Amino acid sequence: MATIRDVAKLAGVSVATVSRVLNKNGYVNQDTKEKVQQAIRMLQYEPNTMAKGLASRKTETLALILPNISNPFFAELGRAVEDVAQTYGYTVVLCNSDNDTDKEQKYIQIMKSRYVDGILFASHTLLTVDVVELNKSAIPLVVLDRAPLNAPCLVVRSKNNEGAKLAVQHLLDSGCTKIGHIYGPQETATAKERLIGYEEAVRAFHWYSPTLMEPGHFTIKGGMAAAEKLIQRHPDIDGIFAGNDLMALGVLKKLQQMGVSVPNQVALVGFDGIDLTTITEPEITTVAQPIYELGALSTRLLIKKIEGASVDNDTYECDVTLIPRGSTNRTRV
Amino acid sequence: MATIRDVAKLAGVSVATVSRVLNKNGYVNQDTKEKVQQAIRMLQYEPNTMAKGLASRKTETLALILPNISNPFFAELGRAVEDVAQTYGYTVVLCNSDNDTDKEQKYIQIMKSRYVDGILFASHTLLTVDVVELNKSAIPLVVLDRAPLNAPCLVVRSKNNEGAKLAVQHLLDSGCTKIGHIYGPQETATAKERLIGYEEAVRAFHWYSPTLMEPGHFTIKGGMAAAEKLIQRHPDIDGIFAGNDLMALGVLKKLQQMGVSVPNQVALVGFDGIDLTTITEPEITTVAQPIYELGALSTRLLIKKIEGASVDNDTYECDVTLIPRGSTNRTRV
DNA sequence: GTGAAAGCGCTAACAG
DNA sequence: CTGTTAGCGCTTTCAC
Repeated sequence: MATIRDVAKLAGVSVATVSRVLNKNGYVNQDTKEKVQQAIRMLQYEPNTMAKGLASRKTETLALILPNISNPFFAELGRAVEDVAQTYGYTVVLCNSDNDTDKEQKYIQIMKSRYVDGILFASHTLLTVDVVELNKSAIPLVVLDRAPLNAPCLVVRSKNNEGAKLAVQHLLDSGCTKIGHIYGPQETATAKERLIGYEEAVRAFHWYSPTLMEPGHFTIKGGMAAAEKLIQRHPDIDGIFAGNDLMALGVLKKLQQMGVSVPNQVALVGFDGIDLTTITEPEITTVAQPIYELGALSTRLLIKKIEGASVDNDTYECDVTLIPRGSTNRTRV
Repeated sequence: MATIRDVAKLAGVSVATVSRVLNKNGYVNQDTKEKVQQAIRMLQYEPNTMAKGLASRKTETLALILPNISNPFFAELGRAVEDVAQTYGYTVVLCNSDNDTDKEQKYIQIMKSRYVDGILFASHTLLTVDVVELNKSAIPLVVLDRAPLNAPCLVVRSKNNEGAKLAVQHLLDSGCTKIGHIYGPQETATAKERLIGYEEAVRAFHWYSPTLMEPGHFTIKGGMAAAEKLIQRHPDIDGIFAGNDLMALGVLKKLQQMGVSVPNQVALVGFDGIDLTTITEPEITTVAQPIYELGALSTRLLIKKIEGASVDNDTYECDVTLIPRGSTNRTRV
């Protein structure tokens, strides 16, 4: 592969000049510029990213740290991140943390030693210490889907509390008279906010009881188990709000296995808006986050930060929308 | 951040020695070694990957080119790749090609200029030209899920033809007397082989007809549309073999919408073994590929190749297994 | 406007 | 066994 020196020689200029036209900085005469570009084309010259990175301390690389790319929510997010990164000339490195603090720490370490230009953090267990540390090493960071921490950092998230209320309201509007909630791991801000939203929306009702809430671990299996418990404990439940779509999928399956008809006996709402909610029969009503947009926005903000635009460490809250579908479409009595 | 020189100074040795203990090559006295490691710890030294890459032309980075990480099959695969890569100290860069030749070419170009150590190709449209090109630039390559090309390269894939036959046989065993097939894009070797397997398995039957085959584009929507057409054309069909699970999901949904009972009126088998086949009611019988293993094996082979072990450009064929589930569990008459 | 030259941090001969 | 040193390919002052 040709080097910058080859180009310089062929164009009859110095490497500095070539570097200038490459990076479009500094003045360079129009004619020389064209000569250089000519040479670049002839040699099919491609700048060596390593060398460039070493000299400039920039790598045009983003790290995406998420729990598990197998989770469709994160897959969609990852897709968005890569799409946007790509258009800005960045490459993205994938890290599966399994929400394990140790793994996260290790990845952060590795990414630092690789001089990634920025980190997009969509894992749940990010430590405040790490944020502080990262801030100190001045490596741009965007945190996705986390509540504000004590440490200053840019956060992109959805209106979880509001979404939970939308879900409950929709169930009430569909004629439900006793609504249970299946919640995710309370270490995650997301799950917690949805739980709180639910509680705030229902606690005024006479039927409200803390036993209407059941943990489901944000997984399909967890949703199934929780649904079973909930129905056994409260056979008269006629509405379930699942804290995410994966659990909603599990709930639907379990109810069908138990011979409980959805939506007529029990109506169901999920949260997230992943595509899978449309593959079941009935399709599942869900509070949709703009998943792709979430990823795209975060990436754009991260790149802005990297490229020096002063971006405040704000929290960006994305709107959620309720998508009514079969799982709440009850034939009114 | 500390550099190798700082470490050398603190340990009272030369950078070469430090480099030696770092890379565990060349002889180095036990005592000096410990002194160096001591210094490394004290300084919290982390080697700079850029510098290392520039000097050694190795980046400990793998490129994973696949159609779309949002597809659960590829998400699972990606997860496996990253897991294995991680344990060997490699980092993986994600590329979504959308099966678009242009995008692939672009990615290959970018990955070359980034000096990735190897490329794992799981996209369908890889050109033979590219393989030749890549071979010429001596960058290790493993191709996943593609038929042998004319160009020599290492291929990892599943026994698609055999799997298709398993599927048909299972439908026959379940009492089906007329079996249709919904196939994927015929540019992809995978889809083609499954189609051929189906044909070979059924063409001897008196009921066989080419109109029993319908394209479904490997997507849920495609599966739905195909199922509808197939049932309209052959109302007496009592078994469907879908070329992948995504289409099977679509088929199931459409049949349920049409009021066709699965498995009793129509039995259904998919192909791939993605988790989603267990979230429906009934669960979908599928010919499972060892998806995770496929990814893991490819990655191991790629790394072997990178690290100089002579790996032949063989084709590795993974076994598939039929997982019988509700969608074929008919109450015999 | 353009060039010379000093690194960026590390590896890998080559001496010793 | 260990040190010296010349690069890897590019960026970036600092002169001219």
